[in-house]
Amino acid sequence: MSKTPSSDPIHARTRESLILAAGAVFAEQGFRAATVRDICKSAGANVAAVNYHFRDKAGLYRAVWQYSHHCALRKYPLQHGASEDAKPQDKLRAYISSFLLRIFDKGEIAWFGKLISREMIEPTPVLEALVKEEIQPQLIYLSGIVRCILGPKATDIQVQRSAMSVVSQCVFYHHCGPVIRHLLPHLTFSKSQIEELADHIYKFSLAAMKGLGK
Amino acid sequence: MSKTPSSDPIHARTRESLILAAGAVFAEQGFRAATVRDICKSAGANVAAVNYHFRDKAGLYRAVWQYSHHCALRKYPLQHGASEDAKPQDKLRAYISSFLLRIFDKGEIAWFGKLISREMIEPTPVLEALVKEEIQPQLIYLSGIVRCILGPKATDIQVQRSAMSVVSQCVFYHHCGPVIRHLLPHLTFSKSQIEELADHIYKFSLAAMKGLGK
Amino acid sequence: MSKTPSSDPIHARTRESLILAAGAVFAEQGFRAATVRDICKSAGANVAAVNYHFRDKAGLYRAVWQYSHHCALRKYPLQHGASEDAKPQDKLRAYISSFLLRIFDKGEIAWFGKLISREMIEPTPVLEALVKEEIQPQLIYLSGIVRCILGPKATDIQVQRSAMSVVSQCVFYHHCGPVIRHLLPHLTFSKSQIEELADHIYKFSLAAMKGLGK
Amino acid sequence: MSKTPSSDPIHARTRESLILAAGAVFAEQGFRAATVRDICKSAGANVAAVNYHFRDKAGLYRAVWQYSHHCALRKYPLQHGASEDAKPQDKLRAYISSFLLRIFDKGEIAWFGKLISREMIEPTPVLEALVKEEIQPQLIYLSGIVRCILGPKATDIQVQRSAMSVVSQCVFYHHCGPVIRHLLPHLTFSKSQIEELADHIYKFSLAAMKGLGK
DNA sequence: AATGAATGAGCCTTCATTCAT
DNA sequence: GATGAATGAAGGCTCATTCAT
Repeated sequence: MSKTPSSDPIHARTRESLILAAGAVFAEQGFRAATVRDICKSAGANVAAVNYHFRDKAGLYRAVWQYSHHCALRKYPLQHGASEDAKPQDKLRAYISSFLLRIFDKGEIAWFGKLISREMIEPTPVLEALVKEEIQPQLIYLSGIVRCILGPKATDIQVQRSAMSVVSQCVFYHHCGPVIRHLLPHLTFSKSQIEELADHIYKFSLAAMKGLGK
Repeated sequence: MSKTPSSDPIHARTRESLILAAGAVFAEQGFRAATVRDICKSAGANVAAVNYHFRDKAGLYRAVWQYSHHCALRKYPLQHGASEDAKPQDKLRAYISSFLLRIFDKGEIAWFGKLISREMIEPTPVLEALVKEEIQPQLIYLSGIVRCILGPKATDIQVQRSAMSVVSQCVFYHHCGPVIRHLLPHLTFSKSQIEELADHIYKFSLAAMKGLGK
Repeated sequence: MSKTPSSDPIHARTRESLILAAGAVFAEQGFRAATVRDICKSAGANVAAVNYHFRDKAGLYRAVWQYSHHCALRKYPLQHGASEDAKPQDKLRAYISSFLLRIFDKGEIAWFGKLISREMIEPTPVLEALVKEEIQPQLIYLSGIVRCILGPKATDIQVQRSAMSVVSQCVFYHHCGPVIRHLLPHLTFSKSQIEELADHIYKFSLAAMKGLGK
Repeated sequence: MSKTPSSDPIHARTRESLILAAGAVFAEQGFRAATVRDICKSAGANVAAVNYHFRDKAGLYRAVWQYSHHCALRKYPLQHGASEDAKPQDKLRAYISSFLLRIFDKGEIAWFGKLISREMIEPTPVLEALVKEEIQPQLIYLSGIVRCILGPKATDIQVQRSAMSVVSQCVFYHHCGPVIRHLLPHLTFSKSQIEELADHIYKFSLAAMKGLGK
């Protein structure tokens, strides 16, 4: 339909490689420190390509975010592999494990974790959408599990805070990476180490909630 | 006795106001994004004053760190107001409370929390010193408490991970501030709210450790 | 065939005018004292143009060197117009004459002489390349001539020192320009004066070498 | 006579150490590249000392020049150790030797050589005086010797040019230092090497002049 | 659709000099 | 007489963006 049918895929290719390159650079250096030139060079594209395809640097960042979010959702769906009718304990275990695996995933999905970390410090408009579409539902899902474990006598606020306690332990090792690397240099976050960590968080949180429920 | 001291403060005034202005700017914008010009303007000083007093933008940053660290330590000493021979539970309670209060302190000490948060994302050479001089000792102190609670049968790694679980809960609300503000807009981190939070973390962690100890 | 070449010069125009302007400024003020802003202004270019085309002030300097070197070589080739099988005396005469003409050339090639003079006082990394690619070969060429004149009994070191004696006389008037202008104000280094000078250096050196050879 | 008799020598001490420090720095880095701060630091004086004692940086330079000139004159008087009634050849030999020794002298007098070299490239008002008071008389003295050697038939201009040829050979190795160091790395300008050099220049020039005289 | 040259604002730093003490 | 703090002008360089092609 277009005059140069070969140009569309080419167009898409530049666009995509720009996103891929930018994902790596933004995750590594942050929005501000990343330079358009670096990204374009690493993508094999022209200096003006970013402005051409995404209007400006911020536009590229948004595109990276969407792409990254999309990838992460596809690889780690909400249910975390636990069946609907599994026991709450098992669901909790699966939730924690899945959370850690996702957050410490290597490759393109790792960007997502790093980008989120950065959003915590310097929020951009992108964060609000993330909270509504991703974090909020996750928290509701987790709260359901926590309520089952805490029992019917627990107040809503107890449920909420306990859920936060669980999440906080999961987030911690990723978010405080630089300090952790100094304090516990042996932690490499290999798959087995992540599993051990998940086990600790699970047992710690389960014991806590059982104790609170009494 | 009266003439000499009058000249000293005058000399120090530029230096000090530079630190104060820089603390605010660095905390708000980060090391990179902050500009020397902004800081100087806000301090009412000449552009070259930073170079004169601190050699570098980085030197000014270091000075802000030291100052901020000094303030925080003075207001919230390591023992957190618990007596040496208090019960481990009470020490834990004091530790958590003090941690939260410090991290959510308003004013100049708030910089400290923000600066640390930024160091997690864009570490500077300052971080290493912070870990050694501040975080490491704190962790050892906390680990002592945790060991008492977990009992003699607990392994070192269990102690370590449990201590991390405690710290992670304290850090979480501050570190994930932007998300928390979206999820729980009612949380304003007033003194009473912080106390309630501390109470939850204390009870949750204590129950967890008692459960693990069995 | 007509459209393409028109765009190339346009692209090269800024680059070239930058080199031309820089040549004049560097020759007059030296690398350090010359300012990028001055050069750009004189070239009618933007301040950032230097960075874009040459990466650096130093890069621009290198480019000026190359250009200047290129011009000088083209106008005054190594053989200095003497045929391969000319008599050594005639080769020596041609060498001296050509040396002086080049060093006292007006216009863009004059930069070359001035830049070299400056390199003697404040050497930059450029000097090393110059020695290897230009001065060394010239000296070898001259040494060949000198050896023929001194005869087979002369030692290598005698050849070397005599070659230096020849070169030193050529260099002197240019290198000590400011003093010469004070001492001998009548010397304007017109073409005929240069030729007279060349004649003296030739005769002086030839007589010296013939005397040494005995 | 002054209230604080002890202040005068102290005053002089600062002034003098400033000159000594500046001599080294100016010789090493040149007038422009040398910084007042560096000089003051190396002299153990206050930053404002230069402006206080010498009005400005240029004033300090003038003072260094005078001092340096004074030292050089005292150590190497015009006659160069040759007796009035020595043979012209011997006078020439002494002149060359003395010239080289002075120019390659280590220590404070080395400044003088370096400063002169720099004046050749970037003349300051100081040069004119030097030419009149120092160089001109030296040249006249040398010309007298040269005339004796060349004989009565030589024209004034021949004498002048031959004198220049002698001087140029002496000056060359010092002035083109950086190139020489690349080309003849074995030349360290030790006393014996300087003597050998002097010998060559003497023999080369003498042979030349004897040849010209015929 | 895509490019490479060009731009202008702005950043950190340096430096000789001045000023209050 | 002498100092240390402070200044303002300027310099090299970077960067996101625009523009002509």
